[in-house]
Amino acid sequence: MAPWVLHVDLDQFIAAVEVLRRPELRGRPVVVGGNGDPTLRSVVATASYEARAFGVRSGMPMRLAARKCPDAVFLPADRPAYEEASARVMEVLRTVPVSDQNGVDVPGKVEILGWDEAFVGVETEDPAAVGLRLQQAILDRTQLWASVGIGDNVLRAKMATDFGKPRGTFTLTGSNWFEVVGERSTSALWGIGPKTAKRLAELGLHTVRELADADPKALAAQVGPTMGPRWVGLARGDARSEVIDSPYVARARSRETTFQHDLTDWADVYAEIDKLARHVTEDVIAEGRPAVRIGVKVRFKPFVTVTRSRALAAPTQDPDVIAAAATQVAQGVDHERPIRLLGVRAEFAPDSGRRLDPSRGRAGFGGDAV
DNA sequence: TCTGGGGTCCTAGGACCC
DNA sequence: TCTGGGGTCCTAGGACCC
Repeated sequence: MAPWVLHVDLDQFIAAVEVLRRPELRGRPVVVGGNGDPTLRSVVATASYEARAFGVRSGMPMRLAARKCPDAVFLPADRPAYEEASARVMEVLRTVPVSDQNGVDVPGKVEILGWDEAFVGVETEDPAAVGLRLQQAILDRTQLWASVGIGDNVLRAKMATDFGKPRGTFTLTGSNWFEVVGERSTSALWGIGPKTAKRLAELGLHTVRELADADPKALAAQVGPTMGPRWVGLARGDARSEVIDSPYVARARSRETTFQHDLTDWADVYAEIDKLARHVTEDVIAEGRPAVRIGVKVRFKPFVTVTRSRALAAPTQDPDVIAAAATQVAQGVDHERPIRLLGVRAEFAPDSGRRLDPSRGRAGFGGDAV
């Protein structure tokens, strides 16, 4: 039996969950984000395919989405509903037998990447059949459609999914890698965003194939010893092929708020910092590990962001200590400019993680790719 | 049309130490 | 007298992802 990685990714997940509980929305442009009021400061979490046809995209300001598609149905983000739907999907992935071990079908290893996606590691001679089986099982048990990317490692599986969307599957391996992605921009690679793609283009590396053919040592000299070889490896499609199903261990927990109206009075700022710090402390306590460092994030008026942080004298879960630390850290930033966002972050000691609740997600809710 | 919230990892400079 | 070289920790910022 050969090892395969399947990347399962739900189609327009958040919009699909909303349509499931409001069938009258089916076929209509649906935009989910913020508290559902497109006149407020917020961004789009997900747009249904019908809304995307109008140019609405994840991450776009809701105000702009409302201009592009005034007839869309705007809904507030409902995290608990998405977490619940996500948990049901992950349960399907963890229980459906797919992997042939000595003639016996067992479930695959599951590595959760976010609400709407996971890797499934399987041993099989027919990964395409397994992909279809998982897709069907998810549909039967949750009424949600998924697309499945099939690869010989996590990178290829993840990138394959985009070619399968919506409601399809696609296989990407060492044999068709360059044929499929070789002429695409380096920004098509998982882990290379617009900034890095621009930087690479300035070095004459525009396509995946050009980056793959680059000398890792030469690139290391230009962009650093870690990133140079890593990017070349990405372009060659190199990645781990094991699926890691060990429980997720958070490095940090944070809370932040964007205000509808900028804060100028520092009495308000300190009150908000205190509130956020106590909220973060609840998350720290839920994590079962003490915080060792407290950070504060401040976004000033024209979207200029600064962060300040401080190691604690001793690890703690005490809300008063964490709130006091956050307040002290906040004292160190400019008190003159209007503030549109405040955040408080608690960091855990590295390697302090032990058995944790595996249901705790890795990502927040956010834009889905396609 | 101004741009959410929750994460991760890497880089780089200065402090500090030997 | 005005000088070294390496290692590690702390902190701030950048880039990316969902």
